[in-house]
Amino acid sequence: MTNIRKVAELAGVSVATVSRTLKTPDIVSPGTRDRVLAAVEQAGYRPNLMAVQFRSQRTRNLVVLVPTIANTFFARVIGGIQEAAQRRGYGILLCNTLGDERAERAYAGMVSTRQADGLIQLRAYDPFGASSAEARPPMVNACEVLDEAPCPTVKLDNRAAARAVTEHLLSLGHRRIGMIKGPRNSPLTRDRLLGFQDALAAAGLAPDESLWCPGDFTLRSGHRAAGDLLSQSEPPTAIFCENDEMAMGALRRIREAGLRVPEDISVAGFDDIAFASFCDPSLTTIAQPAEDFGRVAVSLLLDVIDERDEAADQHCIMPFELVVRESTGPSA
Amino acid sequence: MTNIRKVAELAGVSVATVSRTLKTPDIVSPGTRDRVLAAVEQAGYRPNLMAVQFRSQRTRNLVVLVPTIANTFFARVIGGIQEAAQRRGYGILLCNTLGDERAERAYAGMVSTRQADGLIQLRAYDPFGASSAEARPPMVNACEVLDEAPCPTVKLDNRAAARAVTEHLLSLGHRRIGMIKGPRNSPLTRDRLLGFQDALAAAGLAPDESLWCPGDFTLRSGHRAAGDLLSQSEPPTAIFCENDEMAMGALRRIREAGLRVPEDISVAGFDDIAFASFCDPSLTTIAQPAEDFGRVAVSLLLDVIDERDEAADQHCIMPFELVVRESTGPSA
DNA sequence: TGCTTTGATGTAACCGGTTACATTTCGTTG
DNA sequence: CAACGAAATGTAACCGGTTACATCAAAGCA
Repeated sequence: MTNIRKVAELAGVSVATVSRTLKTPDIVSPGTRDRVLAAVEQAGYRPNLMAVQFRSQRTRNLVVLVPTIANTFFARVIGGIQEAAQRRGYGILLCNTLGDERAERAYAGMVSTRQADGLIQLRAYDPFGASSAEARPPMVNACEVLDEAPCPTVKLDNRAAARAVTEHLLSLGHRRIGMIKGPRNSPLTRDRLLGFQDALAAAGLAPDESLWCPGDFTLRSGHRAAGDLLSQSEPPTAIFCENDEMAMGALRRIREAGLRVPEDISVAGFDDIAFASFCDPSLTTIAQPAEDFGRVAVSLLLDVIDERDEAADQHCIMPFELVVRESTGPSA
Repeated sequence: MTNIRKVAELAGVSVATVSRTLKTPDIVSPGTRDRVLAAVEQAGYRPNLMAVQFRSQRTRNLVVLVPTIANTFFARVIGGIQEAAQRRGYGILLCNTLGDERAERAYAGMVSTRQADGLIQLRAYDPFGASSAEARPPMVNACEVLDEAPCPTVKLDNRAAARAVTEHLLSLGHRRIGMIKGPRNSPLTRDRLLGFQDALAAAGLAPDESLWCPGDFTLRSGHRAAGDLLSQSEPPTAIFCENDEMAMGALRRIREAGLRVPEDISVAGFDDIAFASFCDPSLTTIAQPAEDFGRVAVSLLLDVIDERDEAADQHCIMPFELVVRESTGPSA
C-alpha cells in the first residue's frame, strides 16, 4: 500500500508538502512540486479516500431510498439523481426498500453513522422519525411526499394532474369513470383521487365508490382491478389508472374480455413511461419530468448539507403535461 | 458529536472497554457492560462508521456499473444485487454509466481509492484495463461478459438461447427470419447472432445478412429496425429481437403497417421483462433469472474480496427458458 | 548591519475508532 | 499467606490523510 509517507520519502520532502502539492499546488515552489509529482507518479499513489473522508467528516455519498427499482418511473428519477450527483462529485448508495419501513430506517442509519452525507427518500415515510429537529440528518423527500414533511420536498401537483386527466375523459362524454388506485395510505393516491373527484364534482357528477378499485402500481394489480370493474353489472366507459403499469395491465384485461380500447372503453394512465407510447393502443397519460425530480432533489439536498439556509424549507412543485394518445376516445 | 470517549467518560471506563462492550460483549463483566450500555443509551451514541471503515480498511460498499438503469432487465439484476448485498451487510454504490468508458474508469477508481471494496460490471468492458494482475481490485463481470475476462463471470449461454428461439421459429415453418441486433462490438449480440446462425445452418438454410438490422436495445430502435425490415421487397415472416424492448418496438411498427402478429408475421424477444406477458400480443421470449444474476455476482465478488481462492476463476452459466406466448405462430 | 516581512517547508496533533500489550483485580490452591 | 493464573480493564499506538503552528531562509528596508 503506497501512502503519503512513502511518497514523501521518495520525494525527500515531508508529508505536508505532498498533501499541499496535491491540494493547493500554488503554495508549493515549482521545483518541489515537480519532484513530488514525479514521486506520486513513480509510486502509483492514489490518496486513500477513506482517510480523506474520515478526516473531513464528509463521505460525498448520498443514500437514495427507492420503493422499487423495477418501476420504470423510479428508474428515470434515479437516473436524474445519479447524473446530478455525479456532476457535483457525489456517489449514490441505492437502497431498494420495497416499502419496508424497517429496512428504510436501517438504511437511513447510514447517514447517522456517517456513511453518507444525506438522504433522498422517494416515498412518503420519514425514516428519522421523531429525531429532534437539531439532530435531523440532511434529507429531501421527493415524488411521493409527506404532508407535513420535515424537510425540503419535490413533487407534482397530483391533484391538478388527476383533475386534468378526468376532465379530458369528461370532455369525451364519459360519465361512468372507473378508477384504479395506488396503495392506500399513500398521499399520492389520496391526491389523485381528490383531483378525480374535483373534476367529477365540477361536472355535477356524484362520486361512485363502487367504481374505485385498489391497486399497487404493478401490471398485475391493474390487470386484476380491470377485471373487477368489467365484471360489474354496469361497467364504466372509461378507466383512470394511477400509473401506466396498471393501465397496461388494464389494457390487457380489457382485450381478454373481448373489448376494444378506446371504442368500447377508454383507459388513461399516469407517468408517461417509455412503454406508454409503444403499447397497443398507446396510452393517454400524464407526462412528468422524472429525471428533473432527481436533479432537483439532489440540488436541494446539497443545499441542506452545505447549510445554505435558503433551501431549508423549499417545496418544489414540478410541471406536468396531459399527453393524449390512442387509448382514450369518445364515450360509446 | 458524541464519540466513544464521551461514552467512556460517562460510564467511568476506558474507551477500550466501550469498544469491547459493543463488539465482544462476552469478555466484559456483566456489571461494567450494563453501565456502558446505559451510557451509550444516554449519550445516544452511534459509532462513526467512517472511523470504523478507515481503521479496518473495509467500506462494506460495492460499486455496480450498469449501462442503463432504465432497462427493466438491468433493474431486476440490480434488485438481486441489492438484496444479496444487503443480506451480507454491504451497500451498493450505483453508477449509471450509459456505456461511457471514461465514466466507468472514474467509478472504478472508487475501488482503487478505497471508497468501495469491489466492483460488479454489467457490461463487457474492463475498467481496470492493464492493471497488473497483482494490483487488480476485486471485480466480477456479469450479464454481458468479456471473452477473456480477468475475473469471475456470470452469464447466460446466449448462443444456446438464441438457437432455441430460432429453432422454435423454424418449427413453425418460418424460413425467412429477420433479426434485430444489439449494439455492435457486444459479445452478447455476437453470441446471439451465432446461435441464430447455428439453428439456420442446422436447418440447411443459408444466412441472409440483408435480414439483420442493427439496434441498441431501446423501444425506439426496435421500432425503426422493424420498419426497415417491412419495407424490403420480400419481408421476413418472423423477426427475432435481441431483447424485449426492441420486440415491443417492433410490434408497434408492425401494427402501424397494418399487419397482424402472429398471423402475418411472428415476433420473438429476449429477457422476459414484466411487460412481455402483458403487451399485445404477449411476447414469446427467453426468460432469464435476472435477480439470480445479481445474487450470484455478489456472492462471487465477496469470495474474491475475502480471498476465498476457490472463486478466483469461476465462470457461472445461468439457465434460460423459452417462453412461448402469443407473438409467434405458424408461417403464413 | 540589524530587523522585519514573506514564502517555503517541516513537525506533530488530530479525526474516532480498534487492539496489542500492560496492568490491575480477584479467586484458587499449595 | 504467598504465589499463581485467569479475567477484567486500562494505556497508547495505529490507520492515512489534513492543517495549525513552528521553523527557517531569503529578501526588503532603514
